[in-house]
Amino acid sequence: MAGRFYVTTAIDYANGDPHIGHAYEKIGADVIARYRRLAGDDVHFLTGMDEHGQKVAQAAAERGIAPQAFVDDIAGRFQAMWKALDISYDQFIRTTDPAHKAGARALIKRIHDSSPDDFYERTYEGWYCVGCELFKRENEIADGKCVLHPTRELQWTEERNWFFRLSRYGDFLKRLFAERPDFLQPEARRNEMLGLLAEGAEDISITRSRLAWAIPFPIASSGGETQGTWVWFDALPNYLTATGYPDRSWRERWPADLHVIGKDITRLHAIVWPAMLQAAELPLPRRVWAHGFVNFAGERLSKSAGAKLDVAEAIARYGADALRYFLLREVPFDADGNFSWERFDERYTADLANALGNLASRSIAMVERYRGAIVPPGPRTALDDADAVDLAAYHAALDGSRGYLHHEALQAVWRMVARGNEYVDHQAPWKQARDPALAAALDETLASLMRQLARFAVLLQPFMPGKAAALWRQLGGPGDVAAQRFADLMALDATAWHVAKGDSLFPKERAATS
RNA sequence: GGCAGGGUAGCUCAGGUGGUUAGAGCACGGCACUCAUAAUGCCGGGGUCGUGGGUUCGAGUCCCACCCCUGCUACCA
Repeated sequence: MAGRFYVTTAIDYANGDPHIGHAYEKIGADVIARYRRLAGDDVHFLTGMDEHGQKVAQAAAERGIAPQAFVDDIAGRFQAMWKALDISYDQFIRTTDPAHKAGARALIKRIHDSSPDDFYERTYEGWYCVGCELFKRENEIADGKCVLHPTRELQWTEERNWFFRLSRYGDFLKRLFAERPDFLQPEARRNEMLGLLAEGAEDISITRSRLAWAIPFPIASSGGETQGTWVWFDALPNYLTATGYPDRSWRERWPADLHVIGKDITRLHAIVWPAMLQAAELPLPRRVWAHGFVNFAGERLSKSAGAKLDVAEAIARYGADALRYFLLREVPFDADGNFSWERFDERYTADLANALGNLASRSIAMVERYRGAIVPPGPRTALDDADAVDLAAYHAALDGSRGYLHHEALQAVWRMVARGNEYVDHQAPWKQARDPALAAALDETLASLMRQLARFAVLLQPFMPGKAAALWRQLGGPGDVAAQRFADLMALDATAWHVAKGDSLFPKERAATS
């Protein structure tokens, strides 16, 4: 079980501020990273920024600043957001890092050396919009004009670019998908890619002649021009260059165990990226997980559509942990889901404050009141036995065997929480406390409850690291909850812990700030 | 257009190979309890299972048609 675990997120495109969709992915990946750490793995968690390309250059120009200054600012905003959300990344890569630029160029050269036939020059022609600085497709043209710039004339333009012979890798990719069914999950995304491959892979152009804000393509054109590298051919290698590539240390980390991405970029990660690595004769990542999207008010939160949902506002409502919980509970990690403030309030009140928060509150209060704040000893009970079943479901949802189903893991934990509340009512420790003859029974009840709460702290640590630590502290657990290991979970014993009921874990009053 | 997935209580969803009164959570109503953040527990109301046909002793579950939604359909990222 224990071993190295290298997990990555998509690197975010630096043409705007972080929104809830970016946050959702980082939180989901963070849960996986934290889960693996609790499983005992040596985790390396990579995230970062994709900073080249036309749109970045344009956005910078609109603000009248240099592209580098622009992306520096954006990268700072993203990092601040990840800090606010408690994202435990180990490394933050930026495609404008000199090391990345060198690494990406080295990879391209390696592809050229290993598979010289995979790069070739070809002339591309089409209608070019100077306003967009892009070739336009038919559906982007109305009345002979670009729909975005109807005052400008489209120009019939020819451009000679480098192409990557993706077509050569169709059979390789089909074999990859056949031999490694779990290479790409969930199933729906895999089926889409299989359908795509069945239609046949076409070569892709990987350089742009007008692209100045880019990594210079390391192979000069026949005309002597050095073109800019297509952003994806620059961005995808970040997972590899982050390991130090081409320095030989890269072998210590590569291949990645898991790429967590959004479903919209599945093709790039499940087809283009493996083909690039194969062309370079490098190992492929072990798995790609394509999560769904968070919809808001019935609308998709795309990067272009102006999202009205402010992440900072969502964090301020109940704190970062509550937002982390809500997103992962409400939006299945293998499909789309919705965000609504009403639902957020309902979930916070019902799940966090009433069910979990109150269970901790009432249980700890009784240990204080009846046993002087010292957890009494007690044998394993039916509560422990029943929880073991849900614990198995929790792991089955997160260990990768079925993919990464965060929502199912949380459902399993909340089945335990409900059981805890039922147990309290059934045992009625306040009655046991009134009868001295039931002292042993009361000990058993309280000990059982404290063990369960201790387990919750560990199981929820990946999802709500701050609240898990707070709960652990109230229970008087030793050391840091993040230092606990799943393997020891059912043997966890809270006897003699000194509890201290502090502030409510999940107060009903909305925090003014986080 | 093609391919794929889906339309089940107010909301979010479960419902292998067809079989007694269609389930869960949240929301809503009643009761109980008092340890607790007026929290919790128990009970309950609520659905012609997208539409119309068909197969069958019997279909949410199989077949056909239709309507609607979502994704993919390759070089913005």
